[in-house]
Amino acid sequence: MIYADIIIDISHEKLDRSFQYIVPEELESEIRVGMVAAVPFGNCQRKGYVIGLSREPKISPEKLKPVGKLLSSQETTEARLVSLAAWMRERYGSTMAQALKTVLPVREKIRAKEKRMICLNVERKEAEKLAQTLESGRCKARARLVRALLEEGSLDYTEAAARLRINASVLKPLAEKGIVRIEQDEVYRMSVDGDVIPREELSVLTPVQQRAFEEIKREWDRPAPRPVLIHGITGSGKTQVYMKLIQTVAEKGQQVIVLIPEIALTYQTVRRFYGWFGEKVSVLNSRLSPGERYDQFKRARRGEIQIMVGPRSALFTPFSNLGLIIIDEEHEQTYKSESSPRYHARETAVRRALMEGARVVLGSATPSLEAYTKAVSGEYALVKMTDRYEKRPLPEVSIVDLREELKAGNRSILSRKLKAAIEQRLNAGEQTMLFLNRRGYAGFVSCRSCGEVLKCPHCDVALAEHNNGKMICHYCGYQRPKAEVCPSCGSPYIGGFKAGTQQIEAVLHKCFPKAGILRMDYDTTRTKGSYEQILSSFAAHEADILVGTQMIVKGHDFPDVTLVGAIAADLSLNASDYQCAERTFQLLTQAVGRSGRGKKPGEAVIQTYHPDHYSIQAAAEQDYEKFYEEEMSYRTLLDYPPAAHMLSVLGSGEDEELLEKGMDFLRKFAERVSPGKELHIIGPAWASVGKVNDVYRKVLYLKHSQESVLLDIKNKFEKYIEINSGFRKLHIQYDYI
DNA sequence: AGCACGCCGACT
DNA sequence: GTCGGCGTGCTC
Repeated sequence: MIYADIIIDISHEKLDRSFQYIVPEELESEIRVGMVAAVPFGNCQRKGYVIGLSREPKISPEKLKPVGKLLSSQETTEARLVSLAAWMRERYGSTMAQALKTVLPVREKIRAKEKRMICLNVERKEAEKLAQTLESGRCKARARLVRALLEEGSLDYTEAAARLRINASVLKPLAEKGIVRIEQDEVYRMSVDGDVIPREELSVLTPVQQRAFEEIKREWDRPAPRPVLIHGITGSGKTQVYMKLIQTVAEKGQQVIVLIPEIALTYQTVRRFYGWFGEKVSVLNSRLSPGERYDQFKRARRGEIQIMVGPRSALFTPFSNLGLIIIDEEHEQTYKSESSPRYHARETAVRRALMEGARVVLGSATPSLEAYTKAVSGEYALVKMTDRYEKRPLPEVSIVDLREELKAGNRSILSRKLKAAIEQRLNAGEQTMLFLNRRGYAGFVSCRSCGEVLKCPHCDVALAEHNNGKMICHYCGYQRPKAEVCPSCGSPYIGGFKAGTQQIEAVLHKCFPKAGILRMDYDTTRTKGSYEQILSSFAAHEADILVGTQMIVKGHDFPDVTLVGAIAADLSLNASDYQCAERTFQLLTQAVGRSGRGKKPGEAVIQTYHPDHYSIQAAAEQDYEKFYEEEMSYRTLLDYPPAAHMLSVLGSGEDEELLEKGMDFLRKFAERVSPGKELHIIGPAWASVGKVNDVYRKVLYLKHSQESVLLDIKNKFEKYIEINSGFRKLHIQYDYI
């Protein structure tokens, strides 16, 4: 006898578990993981996803009901996406429902939520009378609902349920009596924008691009093509190669997914894609509502579009004949999901491609250590593009030691060298970009007498000081007025220290009063379109200097920019994780690469307190291999990924003591499960943000050279936690690196 | 999510 | 006692 584990819909968290069904004999040969089946549930028929098959019943077999009918075949797109979800569940340790929600176009969940409204179905006078009778009687819940409806006209179903503590047994009788009605809006969202963009021909590839293109084609002709990593230096024109590849695949009638970092999803990119591929392309961006995204996915499924461009989540576009997945700027952090399942788009893309017989092309000027290691080992094919477009030279980079500046009596944020260089650009009518890896005005505020740092009372993070005189927590949004005296010792000497983009802007205004200055950071790009507006204004040479956080570093060609300045390269170097050197190198290399992309040669100035650090040196020389060697030897020495595998276990809960106990338990459990198997355990320690919204967070890290050992431990953890009631009030999340 | 079940206060 | 509202817990 075969039993099937089935998830009923994915509509509600409460049904976030599987139910077992008997597979009737005639379906035994047909049923597969990923299929959709009709099953009896309670006293109605429901749709369910088959997520596992086994020969063992989990509960007494008399209670099990049989699977009704299979609604999909193995070949459907949906079934393949469900199998992908099953893989993600296993690989990233999430629940199956979470994985399914990530992978399947959200239909039931989001749409139902937005659609269902409760409205009054009777005259106001009548409702008023009714409310009074209900209030005087004992129908308190009904009275609450009618009162709220009188005040607000109509209510969102889920919101009302939560706020007024209303449930179906309150609503249903009222609906049957015709006092209220539930409206289902069949609103269809239009999302294709109006302006017509003229078609463009793909430009002819340069010899370097042509060679890369042919190398990739050669890999594709092999019996089992590997994922290809294009390592192309900044300005080598990787995009042209992607376009040619997309064209080749699209001509065969196959579909293409192009992932780009969210930050690069600007109007410019969108325009270019529409220009080249016209109606066949759809671009997702973060501003689209879930409903709009769903509509785009539906168009993709119906075959109305052939190329999907978008951020991480575009990876799950339900194409039926997927031929190619491209991941641009493969090293970007945004490809790693922050919520469960914490999947990495690169890995998941490789998996999806394997399942569907598609190809994968990754590209970056500064590949992630993970990807490059795989390329070196031969798991990926490596294609190099070592010349800039039209053989333009790389910018000339100088490193300025800020300690020396201070010694020379210069206390300004701008070094003498950088200031002189900006002056020179202004006189020559060329543009400058200055970047700072920090947002907001002045970072944290601390007391200069006792060292106390002002923190959020809920989140255990430093509050950021903003220009409007308020202090804000960037995690939970807590606000308080600016402190005049130190809350700990009462000293009036309290204030922010580090410079932010606003402060740099102020200094620039002072130094160069005639210069046009634009600022771009988290605060100036909140409103819709402001991001594009700033960039296009700068591109049109309406300003001489652009100041910003790392978001100015990405995806834009400004041919008039001949100077890039990194104000404080150390900001990212001083972060407290093992990847900070990699991030610093990537940021600096990308920033430096923005300079001199036009006809005029470029220059870059890096200001730092660590002029000898290899990540800064290598970035200045634009030498990836040098950085890779150094960084890998460091990771190997300390057993950090990708030299070793790491499983992080994040535990959270409102009860601090319970959390500490639980996490200690897990550590001991891990020691017991795999004794002496060269397993390194770090922690449990407080997470970098130890408390968010009054929920405590602790982490445990497990390191091992073999991934399978960690997977095994994770599975054992899951089982242990399921049985052990002490974990009921704790939330455990896993992450592989 | 939907539905049965059972508790609890009010009313013939 | 009984009736109906309303929260709770279960569904393979």
